Amino acid sequence: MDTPTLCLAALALGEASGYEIKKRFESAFRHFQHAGYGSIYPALKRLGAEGLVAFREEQDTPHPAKKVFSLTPAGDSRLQTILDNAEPSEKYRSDFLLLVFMAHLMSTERLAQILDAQAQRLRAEVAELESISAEHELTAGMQFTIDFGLDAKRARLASIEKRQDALLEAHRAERTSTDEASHGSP
Amino acid sequence: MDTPTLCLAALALGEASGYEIKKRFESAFRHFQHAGYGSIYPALKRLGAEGLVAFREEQDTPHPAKKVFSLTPAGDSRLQTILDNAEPSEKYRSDFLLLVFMAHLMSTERLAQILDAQAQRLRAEVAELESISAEHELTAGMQFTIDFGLDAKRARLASIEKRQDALLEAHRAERTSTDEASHGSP
DNA sequence: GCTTGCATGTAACCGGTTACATGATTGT
DNA sequence: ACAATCATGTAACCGGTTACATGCAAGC
Repeated sequence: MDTPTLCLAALALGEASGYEIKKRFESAFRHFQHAGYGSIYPALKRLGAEGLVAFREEQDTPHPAKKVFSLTPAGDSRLQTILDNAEPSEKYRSDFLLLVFMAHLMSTERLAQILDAQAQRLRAEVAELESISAEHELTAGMQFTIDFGLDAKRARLASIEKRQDALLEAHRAERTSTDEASHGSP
Repeated sequence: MDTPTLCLAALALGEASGYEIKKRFESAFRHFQHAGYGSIYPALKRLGAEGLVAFREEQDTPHPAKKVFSLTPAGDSRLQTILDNAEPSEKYRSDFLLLVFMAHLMSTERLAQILDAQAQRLRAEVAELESISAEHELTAGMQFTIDFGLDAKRARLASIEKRQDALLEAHRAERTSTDEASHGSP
């Protein structure tokens, strides 16, 4: 999904400023979507030009004029159309797996380091998601996204924990057998 | 990882043409990295200019002159440097979860359809990965990437299967309770 | 005869990231 | 004083995707 659509989705949860939209991404959406100011503000501008969002300026705040955006009826029905027709795709890219794929080109220590780093990252992400889960009152759909995310992350963590010893051992074996013929690592 | 790096990695498995590099992505890397011709050929050109790859032209093929690329020593050590210093990051984006997050704005039927589509996609991906796993002889690292991918995909599939009935029921309940006060879906 | 696969490449486009520019307020 | 948070926005840059352009060979 592009940033304009993400903004429509964020605003469907209630009116918000560009800044607050980003905050909203960072709490609720965090583990499956994100956007920076550099794409949010232009998106909001474009959505305004298309009449899909409107804003009111809040002056009682001491800060530079805060623009509080909300969906117009047109924006509402646009979001509805998107929700009704969008295909539920997923995109995954992993430098972690690329590195492991190339494990035969590294030392066993480096491989172990990569596995450890990845496991640690997953542990942190699990902890983070758990805290979100506890914080808010959520719809069934929202709760599902968190539970699903937790299931996925825990499974990947478990996969590493389960397989790492065998991998490291096999890796060491592969390395020593090829090192008999060729040179060691630089 | 950018496409040039991906090409270096692909060529570390043995010399190949641009076309074959893409094929290589599609078999071995498929579930965690990808690149199109529109980025592979320019990448190869740039790598050649930097002296990281070299090519020989194959004339015995009947097709337009096939360029078979291979890593130069410089390319080899560049890849080594990348492998030694790269951080094992992962990127995940899901329109599927965004849709489920917004489930309160759809009918229960639509939500069920989304869940079903996602489950089916995961089943197909699992089957595909399983066939790769059986096909080739792989290093321990390569086998890990497949096993890890399978663990992850199976876990996500199981998560959906486990939670979908409860989700659908809760969703229906939320909908009917709010529909008492507001209008139904269009 | 037609589609699929092999094979290379360019150019326009699009969208997101990064860096920059500004500035008040609140808490330490 | 100083850092962090609130708050908005632009412009350059970068890299990947899409569409296009070309052409032979093999199988159906």
